[in-house]
Amino acid sequence: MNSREGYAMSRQKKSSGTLGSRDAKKELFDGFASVAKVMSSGRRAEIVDILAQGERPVDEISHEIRQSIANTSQHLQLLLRAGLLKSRRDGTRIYYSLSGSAVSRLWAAVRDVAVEHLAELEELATSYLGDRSSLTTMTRSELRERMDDGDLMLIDVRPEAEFRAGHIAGASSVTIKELETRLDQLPNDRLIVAYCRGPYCVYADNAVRILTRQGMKAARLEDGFPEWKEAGLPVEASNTHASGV
Amino acid sequence: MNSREGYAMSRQKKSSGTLGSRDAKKELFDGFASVAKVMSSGRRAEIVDILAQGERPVDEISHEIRQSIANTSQHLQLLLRAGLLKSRRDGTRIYYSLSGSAVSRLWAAVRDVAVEHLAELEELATSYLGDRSSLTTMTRSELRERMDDGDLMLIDVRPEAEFRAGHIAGASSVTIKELETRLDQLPNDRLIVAYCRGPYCVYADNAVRILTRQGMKAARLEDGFPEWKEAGLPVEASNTHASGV
DNA sequence: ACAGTATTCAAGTATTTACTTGAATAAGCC
DNA sequence: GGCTTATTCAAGTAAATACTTGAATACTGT
Repeated sequence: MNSREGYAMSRQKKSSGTLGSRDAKKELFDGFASVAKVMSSGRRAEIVDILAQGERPVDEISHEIRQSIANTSQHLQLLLRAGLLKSRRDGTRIYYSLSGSAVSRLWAAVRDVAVEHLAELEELATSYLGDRSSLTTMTRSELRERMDDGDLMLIDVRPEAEFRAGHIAGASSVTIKELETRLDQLPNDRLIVAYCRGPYCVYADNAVRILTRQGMKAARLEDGFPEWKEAGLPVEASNTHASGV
Repeated sequence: MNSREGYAMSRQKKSSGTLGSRDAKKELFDGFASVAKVMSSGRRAEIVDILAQGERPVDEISHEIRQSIANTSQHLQLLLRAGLLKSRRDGTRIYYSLSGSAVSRLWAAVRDVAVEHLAELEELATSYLGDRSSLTTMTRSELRERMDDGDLMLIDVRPEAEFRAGHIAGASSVTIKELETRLDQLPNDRLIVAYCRGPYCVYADNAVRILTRQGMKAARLEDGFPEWKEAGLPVEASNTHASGV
């Protein structure tokens, strides 16, 4: 199932030219470009963003990106054949995951360029996330320091499956869906920091808005779980803290 | 000339949906993916690789990638409109350059994923670069140490225009075209380290082969100039050392 | 203003791509 | 073996893309 047969090679003529030849150079760069090519679809970008949180089965991925199972499967096959994903079967279900941390770094690099150099990215982000200018944010280094002090509460607002797959060490799972029903379990006297899948995930923004509206002290971590992990900061898995502990 | 009008926005319907809506999320991720999309062509990947060495005019870029001026210009416009390049006019000539270091990092991330996860990348690389297994290589940290000791000679085998635009501090320019005519100017008793545009540039491999065939001690720097610079290591510009100095 | 050089734009062509729909395949359960 | 569930494959459709060719535009020099 985890087929890794030559993606680019199967799509191009096999005459690869001689040492240093123009044709050989074209094919090498076409090979490099094939990685960017599979990332050139917004749907596949969503898939990589989701799998950066941990492995998921096809039906859950399909539901997250609001596409048919068949269409989702075709996107997954493209990512798999290009080498960005790996898969395993568990009974009738196929679970997909990223091939390695280089894929997370690629996805972060794509977003960085878009954020820094794509004029309309800010407008697109505001349309999806709302006006973020009034929301307090926190960097991962600030969070690291404050957590050592033990004077704040860190909440993971992603779906529980993603929390179980891996989360920031010391975080409690309070999914965005249940946040409003668990407000009485959250502290009023300490800062609450919410984090999500990445810098552009609406759950953390909404969590901060809800908490702030309730008069609580809240901030959004600028990074998601993958960025925190990539920075080598402490993570854990398969654990749900009772809130307030 | 440096037009930055909305690339993705001009290509999509303007209704951006409400806060957190599915449509708004699709458009945000389509925006991210548009960055990967312009990198999905092997020709544009070559252009970014060349411009990572410094700005170049259209006709030189066209010659490097062996495409017509018109086709090259269309690719440059796509990169420009997506925000990855900037341009300036000097008389009748237009010079293009990368918008910022985030673009170099994106290009490096694309190559990293290809190298680690694309099964046929090694074969494509071997077709273009030849069998590299017998060539000595050196990491940038090893080079940094050895250069402090002053016991080796570092040569830049890229075209001189790229050398002038920027090069590793202390390097001498010995382009691959003139290497064989300048062998008598190179030391026999010290290691010669050659570097190029990046990890997959054939000039450095060929330089090491030529030098080794002549009985000289030679190695290829694993990185190119952009990776060295990105690592914050010392660089200089607009300077040609006489070899042996 | 005209000619030359450099570059971009527009339209055509062949190829590729994203999604849909229906068929085919794989695994588990009885 | 038959049925159910999950997933992938194949073909069609509409849209997008890479390159070519020729026209248009921008700048310089006289």
